[in-house]
Amino acid sequence: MKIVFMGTPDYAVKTLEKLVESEHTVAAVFAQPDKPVGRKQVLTPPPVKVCAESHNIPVYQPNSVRTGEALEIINNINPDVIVVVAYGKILPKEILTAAKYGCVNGHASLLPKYRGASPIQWCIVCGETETGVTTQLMDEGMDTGDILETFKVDIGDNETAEELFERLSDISADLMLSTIEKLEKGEITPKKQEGDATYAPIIKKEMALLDFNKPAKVLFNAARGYYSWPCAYFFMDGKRMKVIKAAVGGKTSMPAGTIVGNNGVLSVACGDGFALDILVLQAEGSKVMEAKQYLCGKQIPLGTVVGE
RNA sequence: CGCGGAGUGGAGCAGUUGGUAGCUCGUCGGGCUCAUAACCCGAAGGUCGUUGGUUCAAGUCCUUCCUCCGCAA
Repeated sequence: MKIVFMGTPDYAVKTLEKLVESEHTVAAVFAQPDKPVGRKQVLTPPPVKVCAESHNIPVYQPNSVRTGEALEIINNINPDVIVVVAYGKILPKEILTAAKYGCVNGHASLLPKYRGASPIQWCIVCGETETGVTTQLMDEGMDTGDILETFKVDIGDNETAEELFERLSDISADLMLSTIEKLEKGEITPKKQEGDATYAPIIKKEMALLDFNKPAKVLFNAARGYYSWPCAYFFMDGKRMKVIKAAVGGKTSMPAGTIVGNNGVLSVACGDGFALDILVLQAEGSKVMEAKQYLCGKQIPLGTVVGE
């Protein structure tokens, strides 16, 4: 199979590498344009580009895929299939139909649940106990294409989005290889998506602001789901405090937002009468540290109210 | 030069208008206790990131450089 690959972040690199190592040919790679990154705002190439270049595969980074230029490039290559993993752009119909087998997308959820940009974070934030990856034959909608293959996985009780990313990117790579090979052999019949669709919109930093009026379990899931970006956080003394690792603690009768524990862990009362035990945190301008260390340097009296 | 915070005994921090360094935890020794991660007493441990300077005297002021981090992306 001659493949055109479209993807941008780390998550997609595993799939690209798998395809490159396979008997198939990755003829070209599309990735988002380089973006300024870090404190110095250094223009940095996306991981997929770096990977592609290391394999001497031509890389294209159009600002838009709707100008016809992208289509022309693809038509010149005349691929058998276009593989899309976390590319970050909506593809026009002309591209969706430009390859013999169409565009196959690897999506990190069990469609039709969690369609959209951030399925991994959302399924943890929402407290799901299982998720998976899906390969779909893309159509013009947002993750509404017919399903080719799925692979289900359990989510660990304490698993973070970062860890799940890592796991699913491997699984997704294997599934994608399997899917395109079965497609080629005609062993797959695309199936319409069944069940109620839910959406996983792109994560904004403000979403990760903790509201202690919510149940401790919800905040615990937020801490896992928003790690390692943007990280669940709240404000204390006007300073942003990131919650790196937390757990659901014991019962309390104090009002939500009250510090109810400062011995070894920082416990905050939540809306459902349970506390959120903050185990690892990062104060503004400071390093990540265990709550115990933080509490050595900064004594926080019980009864303090946080999260204004 | 995008904005800002920080580099002080093993860890996390404090240190006021410059005058030989404190706190919490940990470590070590001892004590109390049926016992303990609890409590009490005591001890060890710091060229205060680096360079140069001002001063009778600098962690504390000015200067060079290095490193770390938050925001922003």
